[in-house]
Amino acid sequence: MRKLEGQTKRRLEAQARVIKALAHPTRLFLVEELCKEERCVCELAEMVGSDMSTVSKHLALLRQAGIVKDDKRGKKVFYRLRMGCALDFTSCASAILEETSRRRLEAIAS
Amino acid sequence: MRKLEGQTKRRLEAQARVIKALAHPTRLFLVEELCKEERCVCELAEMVGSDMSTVSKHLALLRQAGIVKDDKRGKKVFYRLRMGCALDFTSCASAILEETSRRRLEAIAS
DNA sequence: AGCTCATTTGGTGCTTTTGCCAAATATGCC
DNA sequence: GGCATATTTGGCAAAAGCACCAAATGAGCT
Repeated sequence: MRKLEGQTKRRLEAQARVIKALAHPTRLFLVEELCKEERCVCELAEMVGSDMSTVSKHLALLRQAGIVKDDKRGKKVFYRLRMGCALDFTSCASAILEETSRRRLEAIAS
Repeated sequence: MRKLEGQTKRRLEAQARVIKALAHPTRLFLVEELCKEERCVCELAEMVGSDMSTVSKHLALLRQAGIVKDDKRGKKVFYRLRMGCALDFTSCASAILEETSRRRLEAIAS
């Protein structure tokens, strides 16, 4: 019987850290936007509608998780997606949500 | 310029709830195990090595997110994965982790 | 009913996360 | 240098997450 310990535990902790980095609506929004094109922090802050320091911290978190990279040019810092597969998370989450709502409708109908 | 509000915001909040449900090493372990075969709570609690109440709460969280389903039979409650695609999360997380460690090695080498 | 096993629920303390503010840092321009 | 803009960092309070314990619920058995 497999147990949650040793190497398995360490691997899952590392994976959970990456997944946790995406487990926030603002950070999902940032990932979706940065997938299209690079953006500087002040642009992103305006889109998100939060304090720039807040958005900066979200971006730092995504960077530490290896999901985005930053590029300082002049006064500005531009962020972009490092790995496109980060969007797979959202598509899988969508699939689960759709399946859930489908089941809800069936439950009501029956 | 797209903003984080209205329908977009609600969609991302829903997605983040699903992703957050997977953002914990214990819950990733449960998903991996339940992908192979159904298990009852006491088996899973032994594998995880935590209090059964703790594991039960993790499972309830996964159920609320639509990731697992439960099936009461006799005294026991068996859980199983509802959607196999939940494993896509872990493979994507792995890809990001591998890419990150690859970059670290390159940085050391240069 | 009384007993036992399996599970869930409620409560508590502790840690982490989050968002804002203010202060610090960095860059370009005059 | 002095100033304005862009970003990060540190601090703080509110909120959420987590793990354990104890109590409650439920199902089968005698």
